[in-house]
Amino acid sequence: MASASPVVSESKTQPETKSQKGAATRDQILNAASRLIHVQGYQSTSLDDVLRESGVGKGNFYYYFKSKEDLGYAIIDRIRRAFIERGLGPAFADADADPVGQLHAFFDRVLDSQRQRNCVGGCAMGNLASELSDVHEGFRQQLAGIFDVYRDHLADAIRRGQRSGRLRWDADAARVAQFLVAGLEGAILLGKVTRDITVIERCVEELKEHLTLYRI
Amino acid sequence: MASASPVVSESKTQPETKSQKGAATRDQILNAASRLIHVQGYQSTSLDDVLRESGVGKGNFYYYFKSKEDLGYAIIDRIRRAFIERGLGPAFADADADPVGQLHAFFDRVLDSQRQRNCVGGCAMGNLASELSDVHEGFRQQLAGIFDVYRDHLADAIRRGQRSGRLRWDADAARVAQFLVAGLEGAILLGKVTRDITVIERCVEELKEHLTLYRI
DNA sequence: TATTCTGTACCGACTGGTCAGTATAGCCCG
DNA sequence: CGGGCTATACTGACCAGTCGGTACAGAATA
Repeated sequence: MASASPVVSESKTQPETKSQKGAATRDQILNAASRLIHVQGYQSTSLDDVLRESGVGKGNFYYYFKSKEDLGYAIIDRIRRAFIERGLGPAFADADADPVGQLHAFFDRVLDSQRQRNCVGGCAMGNLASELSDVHEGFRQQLAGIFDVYRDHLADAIRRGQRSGRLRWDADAARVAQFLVAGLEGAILLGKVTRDITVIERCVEELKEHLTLYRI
Repeated sequence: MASASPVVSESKTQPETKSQKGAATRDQILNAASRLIHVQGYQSTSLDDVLRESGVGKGNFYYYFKSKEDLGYAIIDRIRRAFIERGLGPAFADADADPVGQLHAFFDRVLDSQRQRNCVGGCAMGNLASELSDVHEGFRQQLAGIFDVYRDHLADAIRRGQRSGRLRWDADAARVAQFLVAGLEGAILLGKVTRDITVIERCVEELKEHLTLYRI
């Protein structure tokens, strides 16, 4: 929060735990913090909130994390891993599948995840990007890195579509991919503020429509 | 905050001031608060920050606003007015102009405003929507109202385009408009986190490309 | 014209509570 | 018995909001 924040990232993750018990406690903290931060934001989630929710003592917390900032980095790292391993990875794993079909399926999964939460919380990455980009340079860089990966996965799918003759060569894959990410983030944001899943549904339909621009 | 927050809005704006001097002081507070909240967010901007920045004493602040929450409503109201009167209004004022041209010009103005701030701050409405939608029902409703107006202005332009034979009748004006808003909000968010104006530029290009789907 | 009254505008010290972070201890288990 | 782990009391800074009081205008009084 408002700390000077070095340009160089310093997300050293503490003792990294030695025992299983320790790892479990660390995970409890991370779970509680992730849940709280997702709906309240990073700055408004106090350590005491996290401690209460996780049932961990304060001294114990500082055994695993050297500061709240350190916890912040750990959570961003966790979001990154989860998004890549459970979101982007599976969605675009099959290099032989139809990339447009993969994109559609990915959009639908994003939509579904928002439907399950009744639009509450929105996008964890988007929320943090909005809250922290201008007040913490280190966090900003980490988050920007995730969005780069996000766009690159989509761009790769589009390029595969081009190589397999399903998408036009004159489409700028990186540009289109960037736009798809923006459209999804914006859609989730609008869903969150209106609390209306149909808003996201319509945006996803329109996003699919957009892809027809480049379909052969 | 995190206050219970009534479902019914209650943005009664205090004594509404009696003298010009009083109005000026109120404006100073609003100006300082708007600036700070735009980059720090609502929750992280303390009253003391606002007081320091505006040079107004604490007792004086509470003469014009009954709480920080009341200030929040006043600022959202101000954003709404400014956006309609200086953003949407002028951009779509001429009912005889080409709606697609108006939309392009509007996108360019959004892009330009972000360029001027070097992508710092992002979209004031989007930021507040992201930060507050899940923690303050009253704020959420006010913000959702602004986004409704936003979409409606764009949808009206699209419908004019349909009536004047420039856009296809099978386009769902409200849906396309909603998507355009989402695309812009997402683009601004990505620009903010990457601090790269070209990200927004590319999204705007792609948004214009999207409109060709419905062009006749 | 001098005096008092009234309401707007303003001030900064203070309160109770919360914040991140620290100090210091003791437990449990190999 | 030593190191991994946990607990609690504490510190000082900061938070929103309150309070008693002041400065000063114009109108009323006399």
